[in-house]
Amino acid sequence: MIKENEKSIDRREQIIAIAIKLFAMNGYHKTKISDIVREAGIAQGTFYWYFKSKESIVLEIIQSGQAQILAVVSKGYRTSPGTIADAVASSEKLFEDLFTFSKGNRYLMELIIKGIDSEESIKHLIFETRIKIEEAFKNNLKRAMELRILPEKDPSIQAALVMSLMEGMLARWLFGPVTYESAVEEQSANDLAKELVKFEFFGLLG
Amino acid sequence: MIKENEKSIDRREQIIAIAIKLFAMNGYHKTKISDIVREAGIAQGTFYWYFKSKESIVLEIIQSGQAQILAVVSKGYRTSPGTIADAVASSEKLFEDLFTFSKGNRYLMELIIKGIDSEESIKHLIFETRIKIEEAFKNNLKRAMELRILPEKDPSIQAALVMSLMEGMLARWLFGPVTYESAVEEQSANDLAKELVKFEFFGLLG
Amino acid sequence: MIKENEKSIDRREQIIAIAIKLFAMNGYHKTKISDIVREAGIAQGTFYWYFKSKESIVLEIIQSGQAQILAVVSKGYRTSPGTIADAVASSEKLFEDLFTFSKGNRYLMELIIKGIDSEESIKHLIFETRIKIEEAFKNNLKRAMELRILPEKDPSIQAALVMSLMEGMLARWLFGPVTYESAVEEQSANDLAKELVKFEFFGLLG
Amino acid sequence: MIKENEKSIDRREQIIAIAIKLFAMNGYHKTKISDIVREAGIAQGTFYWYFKSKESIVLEIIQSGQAQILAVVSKGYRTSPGTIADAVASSEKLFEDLFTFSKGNRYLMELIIKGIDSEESIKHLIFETRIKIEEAFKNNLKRAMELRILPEKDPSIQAALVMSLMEGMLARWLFGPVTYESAVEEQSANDLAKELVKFEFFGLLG
DNA sequence: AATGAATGAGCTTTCATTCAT
DNA sequence: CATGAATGAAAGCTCATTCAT
Repeated sequence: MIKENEKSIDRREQIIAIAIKLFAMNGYHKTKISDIVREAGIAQGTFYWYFKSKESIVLEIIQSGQAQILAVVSKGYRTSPGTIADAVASSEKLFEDLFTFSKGNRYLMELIIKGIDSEESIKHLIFETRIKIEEAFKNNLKRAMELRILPEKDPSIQAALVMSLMEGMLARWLFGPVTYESAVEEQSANDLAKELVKFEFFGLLG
Repeated sequence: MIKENEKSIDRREQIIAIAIKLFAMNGYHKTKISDIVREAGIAQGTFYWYFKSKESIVLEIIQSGQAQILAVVSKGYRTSPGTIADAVASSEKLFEDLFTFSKGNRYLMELIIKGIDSEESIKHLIFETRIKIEEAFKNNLKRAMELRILPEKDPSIQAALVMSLMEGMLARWLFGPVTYESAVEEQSANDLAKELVKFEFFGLLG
Repeated sequence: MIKENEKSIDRREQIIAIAIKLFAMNGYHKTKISDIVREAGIAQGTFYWYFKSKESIVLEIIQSGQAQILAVVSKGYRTSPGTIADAVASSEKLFEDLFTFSKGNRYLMELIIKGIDSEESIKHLIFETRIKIEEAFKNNLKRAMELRILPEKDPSIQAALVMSLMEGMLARWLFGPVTYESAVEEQSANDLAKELVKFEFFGLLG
Repeated sequence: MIKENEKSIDRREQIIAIAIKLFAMNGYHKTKISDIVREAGIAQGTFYWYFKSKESIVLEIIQSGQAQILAVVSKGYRTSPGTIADAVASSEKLFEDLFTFSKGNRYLMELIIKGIDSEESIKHLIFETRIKIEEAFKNNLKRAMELRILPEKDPSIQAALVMSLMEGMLARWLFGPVTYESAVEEQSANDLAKELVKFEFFGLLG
């Protein structure tokens, strides 16, 4: 009879899901505990049965988000040599996975990519998350250079450039408001990945 | 004898400068009017002689920032045909100007590039600013395509990609904390522009 | 088979013992029901099976403490004439008993002697307890005057003075923190009683 | 034109006076900021213009009370030899002063003598205050022993005994509720001092 | 008897804004 | 222009108590 426990976990997950959405939509300070509990249909005090504080629920959200994203990005690590076409295909796959994950976790990604004006501890964790993602990209790039798939360049800068592309396109694709007059939003995850990778490898001239 | 008036304008500018810095460093909600007036050495009430509200000073800051940035970016608009080398050089010049401006207006750029979690009106103005910058980029790209300097592609997406690169590199270069272990921060405006443009035109393989 | 019942009583006593300690150590408001149940290893709701409320458990604690203390103090009542030496010895015995009891019921005595900032009903009961102890002292003194062992004086004031001595010395002896730089804490119950009685009968000059 | 400043100080003093009374009457936790401001006729926020927190106003109250009381007690220090009658008279004077001060600062003394269930910092300051008063008594006693006015005994214990008498009698005299059936409350400061000193020097038999 | 999730009134504190001087 | 005291509407959080199981 783990039904009790399950219900308890459900309630917790429900609160988290609502919180992610509200924090992403309205920001940290504008999102009140009273907003969260109202939407969850519970009493104010109940929130504090499940979470120590407003700060701690965000910390938990980011923490678990970090793990999920890194799992996706780290899969891009190459183990065997290959051609440039392989590299392009592999990069395409990585971004498609990332964009697909992001589409299913829109608000979570918004918190991590756009950041959130909040407590120092939270901002720090978000920053750490971004650094780790960028490092995963860097490792992928370094590996491709070792395997002679890509020319030797400073992988830090290359990673920063690739990460910038990813963040920017993701933001426009997912978080751009409806009024945003651009072709980006209408693309599928795969279209977007292809476009990005073409630019990634061949630039404006490719 | 407009000295009185001048002093008054100075005081106003001083408050604005302090506000930009504090908002960029600490965020909108963490920056209190009391922080601003303390640093300005004036009384709490004095702030309200110069500005209608907390919201309005930020609005004014972003508004004027928007004009300055657009002035810089719009200078990149080509009027005559040229070679690819010309396009590269011209793009390099544009980014160098933008990065130089940003270095001199660090906190202002931080507000616009990283955004600020605040009132809807403010977020909207920042969004509008970014859209306008991106449109300036798009116009530049479109013009280059018309002049057959660049191959014909969807300029919206190309602009989004270029803008993403610019935003990302600027953020890393200027706002990246000291602990950020990357080669980006140590570059000059010109170095950074070169690096970005190489990637812009030739991608990872260039 | 009253084992069930016995266990129930044990549980009740256990909660009371823990509550006395926590209330004495941390005060009424700082002691939460959650603290008590955590230390008792029971659930929050269980507390309310044994006690009606937080107030009621304190009331019960003080009530039963009152009875125990009065039993000790009332034994000091003299029935037969005697010399001053007898009176001194008898007084010594009374204080020694009281101090010994207090040593075994440290936290309970702390609640009663130092009082506890709580509900009016509780404060009133504590006050009543102190009054009754003082009255027991007064009766002892009156009896000694009737028996011509002590000179005739206002027994109310004499009782107040004696009670003051007792309370003060007890507090220093038992509740004084380790940092309290005084010789009082190192004494035995008997030493302390002797010292107090010498002063009681002969004052600073005795 | 220091009227502005005066008014400001008045407001501060007014809040302090109200706070002392309410804290003494109802305790720390039962006294809400809303009670204080209601009685002062000011807004909730105004309290925080004058005081950093609830804790800090109590700290300030005790701190200043400590200084005032120590000033009174320290005047009891003898500088020249004398007879026992001198010592008695001098002690009488000291207690009369202390009782008179206490009568004029009833609530303040209640806070210090009866203590207050509050933050650790506050309880610590009250404890320190009591220690310092007792040490002042001890110094007075030691001096009297050096001057051969009093017989040599452990001054720590003597001071504890004298302090106990003082505290106890003060509490009964000032803080005893009207229902307290005792002769103590009806005395004047001088009567009470005399009674206490007679007991202090001669005990029950004097 | 026992559990522990749920409740909600109530508390301290913050801070943008106002206003008499 | 400038001051700084005053305002009051929130907000986050606590905790005694209840109740379905």
